[in-house]
Amino acid sequence: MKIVQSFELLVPTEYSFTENLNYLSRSPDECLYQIRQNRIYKALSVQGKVAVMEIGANADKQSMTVRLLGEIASDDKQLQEAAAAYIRAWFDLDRDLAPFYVLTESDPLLETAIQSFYGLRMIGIPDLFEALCWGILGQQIHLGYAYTLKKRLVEAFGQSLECEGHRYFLFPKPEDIARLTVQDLQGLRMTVKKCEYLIETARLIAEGHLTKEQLLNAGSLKLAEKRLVSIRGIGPWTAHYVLMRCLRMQDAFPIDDVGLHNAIRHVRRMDRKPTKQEIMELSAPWSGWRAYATFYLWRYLY
DNA sequence: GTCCAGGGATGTG
DNA sequence: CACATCCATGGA
Repeated sequence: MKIVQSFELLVPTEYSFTENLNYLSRSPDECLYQIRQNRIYKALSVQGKVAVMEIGANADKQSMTVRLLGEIASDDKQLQEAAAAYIRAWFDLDRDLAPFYVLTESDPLLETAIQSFYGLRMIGIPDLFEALCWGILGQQIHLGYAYTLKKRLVEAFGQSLECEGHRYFLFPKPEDIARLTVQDLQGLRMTVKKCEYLIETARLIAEGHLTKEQLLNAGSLKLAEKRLVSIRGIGPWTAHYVLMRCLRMQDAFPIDDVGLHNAIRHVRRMDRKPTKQEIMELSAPWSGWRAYATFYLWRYLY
């Protein structure tokens, strides 16, 4: 296997490769990337071309080294640019976290988190279809089972490639899921409703009726949320989850999330879950950064 | 087997 | 808009 291309990617000041790696290591059942010897491996598809990205830290801590592996041309600038763009989006490299740290340095809920997890970026899900599916799959079940369902979906319907003795999977394309019937998905062992939601969402995206641009241009977080909630299978929780992790709306806030409730309970050493009113009061100072605040609090859960 | 959990849908006020 | 009820399944 030849290394086709290698390049450096600058990272922001508030950035810790290790913290991000720790987050990415949270599930042994993750199927869309692999971690070996402090390097991250993930397949990327660009207009029919497929390569594997290898991402590693540099000693200077100011950059990462990206290598592209696979059967591709050695001068493929398009692939290199796509890989750089994907990684920038995935690790949220273009965001200045300094204002978030200033805002929360004496916040009762966050002051410890921002020290413990300093340099953690909100790891994104740049692909809209993947983000929506992950949200739908993760509804009403434990994270562990959500990973199992995702793995079954990806291994059954996603493209894969072999590279240096490892198999890498790509998330299924909406067009491929749109063609399926509920029966085709029942082998994954999830509810009939979830099967319907995935297929309907795939259809919307495959037919061009739902795009990232549409949501980003909706005019406001509230309007983007309305658009998403109008889709069957997407309620407030899933809508905010997707706006947070895919559209990167900084004030998206899945206030009903049980993980968020447990994290708050843990940090405040409460003997019960906080009420919605309490959460609204506690989160008011995070205005403009609620998504990051949520992501940092979730970090307490694993 | 029993019961609860977690989020969405639906219906009612 | 808030609220109540039902759903279908996994997990204890």
